[in-house]
Amino acid sequence: MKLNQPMLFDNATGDMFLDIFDSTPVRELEAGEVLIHAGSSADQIFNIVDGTLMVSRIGIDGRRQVLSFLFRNNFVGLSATDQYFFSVEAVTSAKITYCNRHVLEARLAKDPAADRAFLNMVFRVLENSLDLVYSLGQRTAVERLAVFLLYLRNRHMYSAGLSETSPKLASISLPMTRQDIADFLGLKKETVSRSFTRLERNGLIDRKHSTSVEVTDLARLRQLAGIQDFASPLRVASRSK
Amino acid sequence: MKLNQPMLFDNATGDMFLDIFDSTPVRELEAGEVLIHAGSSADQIFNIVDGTLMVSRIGIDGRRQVLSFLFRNNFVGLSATDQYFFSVEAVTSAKITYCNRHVLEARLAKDPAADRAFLNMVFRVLENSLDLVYSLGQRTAVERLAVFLLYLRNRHMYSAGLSETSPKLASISLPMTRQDIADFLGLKKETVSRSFTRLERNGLIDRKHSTSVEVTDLARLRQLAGIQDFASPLRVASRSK
DNA sequence: CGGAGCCTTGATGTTCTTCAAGCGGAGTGG
DNA sequence: CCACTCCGCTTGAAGAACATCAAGGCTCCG
Repeated sequence: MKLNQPMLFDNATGDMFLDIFDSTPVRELEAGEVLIHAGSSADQIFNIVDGTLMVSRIGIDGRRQVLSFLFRNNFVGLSATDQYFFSVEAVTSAKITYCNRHVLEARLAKDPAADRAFLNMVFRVLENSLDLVYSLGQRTAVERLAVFLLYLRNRHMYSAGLSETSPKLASISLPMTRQDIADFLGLKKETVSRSFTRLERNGLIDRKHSTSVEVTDLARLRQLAGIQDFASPLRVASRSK
Repeated sequence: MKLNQPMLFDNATGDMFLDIFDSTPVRELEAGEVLIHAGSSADQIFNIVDGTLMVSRIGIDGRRQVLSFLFRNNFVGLSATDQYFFSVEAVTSAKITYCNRHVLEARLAKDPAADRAFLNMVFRVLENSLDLVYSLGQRTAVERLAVFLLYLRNRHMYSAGLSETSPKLASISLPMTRQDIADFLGLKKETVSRSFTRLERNGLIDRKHSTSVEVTDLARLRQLAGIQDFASPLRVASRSK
């Protein structure tokens, strides 16, 4: 394992340990179907072939925090214990492959490169989590939504293998409901709705349906988010500040 | 690596890879001194011998999010890239040991048990981060403070090797400023102050100095936080809910 | 065509922030 | 040893941001 190499933002190697899913069975999920219940035993792991999933955590009093949205080729089943401490459900209908956890363990144990790629991925998840912490702790509602849109844009860029300037990136698909977005951003669905409206009124985005937005002013969206690019450490203030 | 063993909450093995710091030089930090600047190259790693440190991230516009507080025997220098994307500074005067990153790499490469312990730690950091996400996204100011106090209590319990019922745990030390707490909890320092006052007025805590609190009603503090114990998965709603 | 569910918008309420003033403890100098 | 000062903490009043409550609109689908 080589820690002082750029791993986090370097997706060149990809999550190569995912080849364990190369010839595993496929399962279909309907929209809304729950794949993992919090508290259930963590004996299976998954990989998304198609569709969008959502990781969340429900508090004792029923409050829900969405921790992450997952897309094509994302690994599902990260856990350090023998129980999952979060839930995973399908946002859209989805296709996933699955296998037993020990298959992954065996793969990682005998292949240092896969092991490194796995640690790489855990770090990436941690980084996303810290991004979310910053958003929830420091940003306003509109800023959070701006960051969220750029985050989806970036995810789409990678999963579709597009380049930064591709015209296809002008449109951002929103497969999840306003409530899901609200629970991700620590807001209420009405506030999310109003924030969309504000972004549109100010000319940063354009809405035709509620399930997608066109980015009409990427520069200002980035400025509002305080982010240059998700795939770059530039989103953090540099030391020379 | 054995993933389906309870690793996250099982501290029995400890962070055994930390033995790389067994005979490394010690450096002293004054309160307020910055150990790691965001953006600096990640070539050194550290272990805290004594004192409290603070990990934070500063946005372009100067907003600061404290990501974590670190105590005795906590590893410092987690990074997946060759640059740190966060800052670390001393809250109190502190003693740390340090060594070159490749020492850790060598240790992990040749010792699977150390490698597993390291991954274990990364998972624990991730878990803490997700806890913070839930707090920032879903909890009110007083609730966040309640969780924070229990978090400090738990940290103190482990670092001092105390048992849950030890009378020494009645007192919680607060080495950081109200501003630091505020930046951790996504609040303003005045709100933190008012939340302390509310907890005291309601009989959950007792303040003598501003640098520590006595817990006078642990049960209600836990109830308010919605948490039984930090060292237990019980803080998550179970599936049978 | 009609219903259900989600989304948007408006009016009002609550929580947290902002601005401002005073308090209190630790360290300093008379 | 006591006043003085500094800095962080607390408290109050006013304001902003977000939440809540409520109504109406849109879209999908039967």
